Amino acid sequence: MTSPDPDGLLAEQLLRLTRRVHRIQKRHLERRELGVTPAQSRLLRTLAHYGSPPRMADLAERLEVVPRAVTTLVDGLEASGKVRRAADPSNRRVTRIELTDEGRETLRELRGARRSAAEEILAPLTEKERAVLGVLLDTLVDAETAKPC
Amino acid sequence: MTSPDPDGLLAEQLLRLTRRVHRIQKRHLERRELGVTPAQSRLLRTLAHYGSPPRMADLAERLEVVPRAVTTLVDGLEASGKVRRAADPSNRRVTRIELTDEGRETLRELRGARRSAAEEILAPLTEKERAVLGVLLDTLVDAETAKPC
DNA sequence: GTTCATTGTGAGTATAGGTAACAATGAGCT
DNA sequence: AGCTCATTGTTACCTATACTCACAATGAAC
Repeated sequence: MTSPDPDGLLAEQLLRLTRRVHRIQKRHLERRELGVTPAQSRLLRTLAHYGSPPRMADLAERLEVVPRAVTTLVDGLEASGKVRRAADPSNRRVTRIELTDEGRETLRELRGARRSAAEEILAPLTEKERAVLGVLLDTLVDAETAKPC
Repeated sequence: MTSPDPDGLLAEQLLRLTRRVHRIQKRHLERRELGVTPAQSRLLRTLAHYGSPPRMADLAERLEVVPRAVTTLVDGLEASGKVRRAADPSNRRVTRIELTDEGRETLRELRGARRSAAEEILAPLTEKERAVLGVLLDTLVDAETAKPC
């Protein structure tokens, strides 16, 4: 009883907020003229987390999209020289995705854009509130990642 | 210092979570075969909040999209008989959007879909945590709505 | 009545994602 | 060896959402 979310209101807020996140992120990316879309930016960041170049399938899993979506993203990034497709000698089916020097440079600049975008979005929250929000979002993201369903 | 979000991580989580919200919402909508996309669902819900039929421009503002986007949504909803475009006698430029009986019925069924989608998304959180999350999201959404920038 | 603002929409574009079919490859089994 | 089956990425489409720009119709102001 007295549920705080009787009608999916929370989900609504989440969606609404994210539309804004998208817009703001896009604007900050455009302002810096990095030639990178938000999704490409996400892929680049993900790429940086790997020790050795991941496969397309690895990226798809990490990004939680179908492999086909990764192909498009990598196409764009490769066209602008930010990543490189490399053949895997041990398994000729897989292609490994490597960051180029330019990609690494873009990544550095991206950090600033992400930082200012995040700052704009989270401005109304105090440090403490941000921490709480971070924990809550973590819980949601992790739990659903773990869930096999 | 010791900022909890030094690199826009929070924004990243937000985006990631919302991708999931989108997917889940879409799945729940499809499961019920209501013939309504998520964005259309949002418009229907928004429509229900008005006392008298709003103008396209009103909806655009409320939904935080450009008027042109509303046209497409209303086109779809009108085609499936859920809303109706009505002329405004006092100003022939404006078209008012009314819910049809079928739209109202869909809205009722939608409530169930939203509820179950929200439940699935928020499952890992306790009641209390959901309340906290609700407050935080409220703060973010409201603050940015108020901001003229 | 000429000019200007409002309102909705046609036309076109971009982004992000999805499915289905497929070719190339590897792995397992007989 | 060969035959079957799973993996991997991609080609070819399709959808949803939202954007800009241009425009026609209308109303408002001077």
